[in-house]
Amino acid sequence: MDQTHPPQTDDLPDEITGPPASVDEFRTRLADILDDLPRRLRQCADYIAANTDRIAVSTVAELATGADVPPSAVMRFCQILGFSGFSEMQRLFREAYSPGWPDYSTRLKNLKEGGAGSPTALLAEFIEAGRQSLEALAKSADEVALQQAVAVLAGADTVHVVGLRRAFPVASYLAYVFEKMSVPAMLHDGVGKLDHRFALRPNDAVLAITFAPYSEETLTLAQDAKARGLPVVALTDRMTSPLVRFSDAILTVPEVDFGAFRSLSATIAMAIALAVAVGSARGS
Amino acid sequence: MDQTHPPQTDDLPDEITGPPASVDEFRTRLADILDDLPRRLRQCADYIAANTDRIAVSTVAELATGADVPPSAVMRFCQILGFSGFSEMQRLFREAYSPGWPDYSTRLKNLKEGGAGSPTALLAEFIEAGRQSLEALAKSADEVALQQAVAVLAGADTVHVVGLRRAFPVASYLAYVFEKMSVPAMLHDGVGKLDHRFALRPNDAVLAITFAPYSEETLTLAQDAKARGLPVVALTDRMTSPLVRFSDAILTVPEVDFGAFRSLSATIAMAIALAVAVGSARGS
DNA sequence: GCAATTTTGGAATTTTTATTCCAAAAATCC
DNA sequence: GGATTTTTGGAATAAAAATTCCAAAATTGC
Repeated sequence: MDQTHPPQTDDLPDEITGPPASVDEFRTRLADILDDLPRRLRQCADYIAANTDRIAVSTVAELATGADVPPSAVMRFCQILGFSGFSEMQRLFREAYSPGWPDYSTRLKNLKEGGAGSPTALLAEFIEAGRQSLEALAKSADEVALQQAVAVLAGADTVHVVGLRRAFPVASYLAYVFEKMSVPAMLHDGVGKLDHRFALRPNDAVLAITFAPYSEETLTLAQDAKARGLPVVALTDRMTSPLVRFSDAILTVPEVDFGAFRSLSATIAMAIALAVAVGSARGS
Repeated sequence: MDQTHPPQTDDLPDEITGPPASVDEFRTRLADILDDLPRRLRQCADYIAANTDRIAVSTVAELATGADVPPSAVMRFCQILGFSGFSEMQRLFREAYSPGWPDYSTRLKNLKEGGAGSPTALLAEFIEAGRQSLEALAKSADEVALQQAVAVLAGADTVHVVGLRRAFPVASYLAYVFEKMSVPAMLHDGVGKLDHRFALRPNDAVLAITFAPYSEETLTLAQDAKARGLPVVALTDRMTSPLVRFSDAILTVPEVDFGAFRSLSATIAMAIALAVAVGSARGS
C-alpha cells in the first residue's frame, strides 16, 4: 500500500535496492550491514551467516529459536536485507539449491548395487572419482599460476608437449587442441629420445605432464629445456613433484584415483582450459 | 466386516510399520511398493524417486504439479509409505539436507568472474562441462550394453583399440589400462593403414571409439572387422552413430561440450570402467 | 533527567500450506 | 452386465507459518 513515500517521513531513501539476487550478493550485503546493527538483529545476522545452508529448509520460528530471538526479529532482519519478508529470502535459497541433475545420486547408488566388481559398480566408482576430482580442482585451482602458464606458453614459438604413460592421453589431447587453435605444438611421445634435444629451439617452451611415479623421460626433457633457458610449464599432481624444480609455472591438479587408475577428469579440464586460453591469447 | 472369520487374521491393519527412519530406508520401501501401485500413485512415486532431493525444499503443491497429479495424490503417497503425512516425510529430508555448496559452486562462480575468456573462467566452464557429463552418464548408462561389451572383449584374444583425433586420448588411455591389466591389446593410431588388416586375427575383437564428425579410418577398421566376423564394441556419442551398424555392443556417452572441445570426462570414466572390468573378467 | 527516537517482544492477523473427506469415476470381480 | 471395490479429484477444513502492529522497554540526544 504505502510502499512509496509515506506522508510524514524524513526521506532517507538509504537503500532502495531490491532484494539480493544471488547467494553471493546476500553474503556481501550481510557483511556490509553487519557492523551497525542493534543487538537482536545482530544475533540474527550472526546465526544466519553461520547457518546459511539451513535457510532453505527452516521456518522463521526455527531460525528464531536458533538465534535466540523472537520471530519478529528474524522478519525484521529479512526486511533490512532488502527482502519483502522471510518467504522471499527463503525462495532465493531454495532456488539456488538446484543441482540440475536430481536423480544423480540415486542412480549412482543403483549402479553401485550391481555388486562389487561388476562393470556398472566400477563405472559408478569412476564417475564418482571424476566428479570429486573436478570439485576439488574448482576449490584448489591456483589462478595466478594458471595465468603465468598461459603467459609463458602464449609467448613461445613452439610448444613442446610431453607426457608419458598415464599422462600421455592428456598430452595427446593437448596436442590436438593446440592444433585446432593454430598453436604450433609438438607432441613428444618418448620414442627416439635423441630427437627431443634437436627439436627444442630458442624461444620455444615446454609443457610437461607427469604424476607419481614420475616418468624419467619427461623429467629429463624438462631438465634439458631448463638448462637451455627455455621456460617450462608443469602439469603435475603436487607441489613436491620433481618437476617443480625445473618449472616456471606449476599447475597442480588434485586427481582422485579409484583403484590404480586416475580419472583424469580434472587433469583434462585443466589441460583444455590452458590450451584454449593460450590459443586465444595468441590469436589476439 | 467379515462375518466368517478366516483361519488367518488378515483383517489386521495392513501397515503396522512406522515411517522410514532414514533416506535409505525410504528408498528401499519405495522400490518395494513401486510395482503394485495404481496409476496416479505411481506417477508420484516415479517423480519423487527422481527428485528426492527436492522434497526438503518443496511444498505438496509443487511436487504435485511436478508429478502432474492433484495434491491429494501426493498426500496419499506419503501415507502409503508409512508417514503420517507430507510434513513428516519432509522432516526426514530436511534433517538430512546438506547442500554441496557453498564451497564448490561459489568457487566456480568466482572463477568465472575472472571475465569471459579469461583462463580461470575457461577452467570453470570445463570443470562444469565435465561434471555435467559425468552426472549425465550416471543417469543414462546402459548396464546391459556394458555387460555385453565386457563379455565380448573378455572373450577375445587381442583387443584392437582404435580412436583418432579427439578420441585418441581415450584410445591411448585404454591401451595403457589394458596393458596394466595384462590384457593383450593393440592401439591403432591411423598411420600405416595397411597394417590394420593384417593385425586383425580370428578370435580378436575391436573396440572402436569415435564421435561426430566420425573419423573415416575408425569406421573403416570397424567395418573390416565386422566383415571378417570379428566382434566390435562401439564407444560413441549417440545411437545414430554410423558405428552402430557394425557393432555388437554399443556404449554411448553423453558428453557435454564447452565451445568446440569435449570434456572427455564421461568418455574416460566409461573407458576405464570397461577396461578394468574386462581385465578382471579375464583374470578370473 | 526528560523528551525523542529506536529497538524489542509478543499477540493478533493474514496468508499459505497441509490434510481430510466424500462423491464421482474407473477398475475389478462374479 | 451389474455389483463391489478401488482409485481419483477437488472442495472444505484444519494446521502451520508468515507477517504486521503496537505498546513497552531501551537507548540516545540534549
